[in-house]
Amino acid sequence: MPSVESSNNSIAVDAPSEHDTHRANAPIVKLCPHSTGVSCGSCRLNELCLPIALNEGEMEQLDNIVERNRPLKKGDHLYRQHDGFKSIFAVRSGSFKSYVLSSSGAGRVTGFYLPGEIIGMDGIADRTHANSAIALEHASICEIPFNQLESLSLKLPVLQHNFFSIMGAEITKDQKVHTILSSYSAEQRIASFLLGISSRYARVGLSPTRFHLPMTRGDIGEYLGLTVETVSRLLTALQKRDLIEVDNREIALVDKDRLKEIVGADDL
Amino acid sequence: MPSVESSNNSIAVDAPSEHDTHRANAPIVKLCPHSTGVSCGSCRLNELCLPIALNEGEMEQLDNIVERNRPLKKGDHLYRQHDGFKSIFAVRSGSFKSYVLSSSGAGRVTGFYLPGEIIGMDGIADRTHANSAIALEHASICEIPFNQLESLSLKLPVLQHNFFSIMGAEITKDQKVHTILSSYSAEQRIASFLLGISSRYARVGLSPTRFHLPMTRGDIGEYLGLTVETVSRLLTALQKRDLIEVDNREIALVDKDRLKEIVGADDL
DNA sequence: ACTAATCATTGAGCTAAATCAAGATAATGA
DNA sequence: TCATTATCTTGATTTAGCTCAATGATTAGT
Repeated sequence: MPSVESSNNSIAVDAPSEHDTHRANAPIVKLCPHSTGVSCGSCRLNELCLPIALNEGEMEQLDNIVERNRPLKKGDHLYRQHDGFKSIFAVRSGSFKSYVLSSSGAGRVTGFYLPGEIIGMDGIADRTHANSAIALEHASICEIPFNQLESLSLKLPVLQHNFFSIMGAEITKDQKVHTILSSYSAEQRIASFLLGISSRYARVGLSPTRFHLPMTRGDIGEYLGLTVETVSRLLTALQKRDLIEVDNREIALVDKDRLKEIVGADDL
Repeated sequence: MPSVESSNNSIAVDAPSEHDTHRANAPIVKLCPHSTGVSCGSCRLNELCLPIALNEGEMEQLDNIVERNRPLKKGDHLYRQHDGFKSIFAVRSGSFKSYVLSSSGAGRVTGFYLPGEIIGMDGIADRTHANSAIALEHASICEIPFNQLESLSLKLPVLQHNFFSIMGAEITKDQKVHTILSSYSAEQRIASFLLGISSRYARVGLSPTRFHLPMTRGDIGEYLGLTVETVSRLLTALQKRDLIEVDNREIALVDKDRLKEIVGADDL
């Protein structure tokens, strides 16, 4: 397999952990060096995550409520639809998809979550998760018990502000997806999707032009409201036009400008 | 004739209104809440809005930051895309749509907002509104300056909790829309839309079976990713099957159960 | 009240993407 | 390792919803 540089999977791998707060049910897997750290203060994602702009003392208080080291294997569920809501989660490494099971059997993917992103906010409103969330690859997360986050947010204005912003960003993102689904052609959806993944990887310091897709074509199709076949055909077509290179799940964005033209400028 | 608005129209007259458009950053004539007879405490929507479960003293503090009496005429903008974000708004009467202008000219409706609902959260994340919001009919709103809401939320745990819940509900709702747009047929979308409007009216004490649609067929189409023609055809078709009655924008849901069957059970 | 403009309906045909079908490739596990 | 399953690709065909077009109904402005 041609290695598309150090993509997603390699970043952020788990914590070295002197004082491991391993929980009883926490899986095995030994943690690699350098990492996202055992504390928010030493996590390389902290400028993209809940702790933005917290001072040292504040970050320590946040650290105290964060539960780390709950690595998940591919296919493990982080939570399931209808589960009681207790926590939100920050993706530390790996990736997740959220999905709902339609009554007609087929699952529908509602989101993908990459390192530095927050998953689980679908349970805040009615204290029950509206989606299931499943690891697309080996992954680790920080669990943030919501009640404690609320309490701490009362004491730390910056934390409250950050969390409002994170939720606001989720709302804005969902509305953008709404626009994509309600008005873009299949080709525009795919181009937009690739550019979106690209900038989300860029955000955590990974290459915006060469990356690994952790999800299947089927997942992408469900997310974008297309069939697997259409996704596959369009990736092939974009490659033939030299806009991208595709090697199974390794993607290279060869001509980002023309991809942006396809989606029509004002996309993410 | 059942109509969306009604209710709080008793409250005060207009701001000076030399200009038709009340922009978010336009000067506001703030009247003392008690002189208008309207305060959160006396608002019939207060159990559905920000003040849920606030005690008297807390509600008074909220009242002090809420700016009321900004009636808008049909077609007035509440804010425009790219406007600086200052406030969120609670719809008191009337209704709004939010939309974005695509580079390709056509506007895309991203949401409808009915009495008791909060509009403007699309600006929280990056302090700039991602959408425009326009009144679909004569409407009045409560403006809640966001910075003050944040400050007050630090002091009133229940208020903070409520606002987290409201944002969470928006996220959950957007994800449901995602599912609708990515996997429902045109007929399912229309049925689901009608049921959604129905329960939103029911929430504020209006009839869930007979109501007025404040938006055009075109708006509905943009929102649902369908053309005007398809929306029109499907409403006619549902009427022919005796599931609904349509008289221009007056809708009666005749057979809610079969509408639910169409969308496949687990819808709103 | 009258005119213009917007909104809604209906029909006929077209097309983008779905469906159906068949293989090829890659991942997983005994 | 090989066998099994999951994923991906490509082709042929169908179809749901779009586009184009024309007309009627409402609403808004003077």
